[in-house]
Amino acid sequence: MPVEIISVDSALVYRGMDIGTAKPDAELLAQIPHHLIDIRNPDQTYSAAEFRDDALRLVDEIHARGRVPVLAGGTMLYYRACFNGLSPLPAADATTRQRLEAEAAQLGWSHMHERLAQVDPESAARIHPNDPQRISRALEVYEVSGRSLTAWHREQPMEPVSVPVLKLVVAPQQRSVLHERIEMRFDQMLEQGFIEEVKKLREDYRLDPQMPSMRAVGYRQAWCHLEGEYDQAEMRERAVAATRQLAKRQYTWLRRERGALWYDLSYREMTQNIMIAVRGFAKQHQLL
RNA sequence: GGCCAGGUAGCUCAGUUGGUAGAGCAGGGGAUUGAAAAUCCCCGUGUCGGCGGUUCGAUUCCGUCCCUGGCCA
Repeated sequence: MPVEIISVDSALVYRGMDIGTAKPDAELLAQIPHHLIDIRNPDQTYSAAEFRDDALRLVDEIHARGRVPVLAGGTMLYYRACFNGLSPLPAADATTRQRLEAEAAQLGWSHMHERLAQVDPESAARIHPNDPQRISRALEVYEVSGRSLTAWHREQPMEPVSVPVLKLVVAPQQRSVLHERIEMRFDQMLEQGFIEEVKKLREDYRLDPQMPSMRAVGYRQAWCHLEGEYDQAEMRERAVAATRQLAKRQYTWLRRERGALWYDLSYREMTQNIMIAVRGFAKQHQLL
């Protein structure tokens, strides 16, 4: 079929993170064009907004080649950014984030939450005092732009993808089946040399456990294991549990009727991936 | 076989000077606007190992049996 795949996956973007992300192997990557894989080093960052821009551009490019874009992956915020658009907001600012982090270490996040309530009471009411990541982001937006996050949200959102889309979820309907597969898959990763992969990443890059890449499921637990926090058996248990929890959160995104985002979702019991295809193409090939 | 320490939620354990019990983890549900595989919120009835005894009342005290670990033989 004349398709090109756009990866919707916040972990596949990283070079060198192959085993632990279950990245498609070289053979498959050569067989079908894939996009947004291996586009960052593990000491770099990527974001939902960058994804939206990249994905919309790629959809146009692939159409221009007379082919059909297939978005596949499980980073649900990226789909939302793509299909619902995003408010225009100032980009992440590493310097400001570091400063806010340092201040919070001194004063505590509840103090930071109170500070947010001064400049943006609506966001403070919405964001839980225990949620440092969102408190930090809201303060960051205010400090770098002089406008509150709430004010920015009132702006017209950046437009979403305009083509019609066929949405498919292919996942085990039975949770116990999913849990078995998750456990089996992590053991396979260990056999394939996952720990060696993480060791090599630590040698090749100046990484720290706060980086998004090293907070990914499995990598975070392997990191702690290599730091001597716990043995391999415990790492395995924790990594498998973290994967189950991730899968549960992905189901939560899908179950809620978030506006029109997933209104025409249909389930298939085939693979573990989530797949989005353009409607016209699906009809043409009798997929539905 | 004897002595000691245990047996409480799926797991690891706390606790009840006698009034039928609660943490962490796991699990479930939810939120989600440039870190999202992230970050956060909510959810705890279980023959307190079995049987008997004392007691108004036993998971708690006593007896006995079973199981696990350690030491001794």
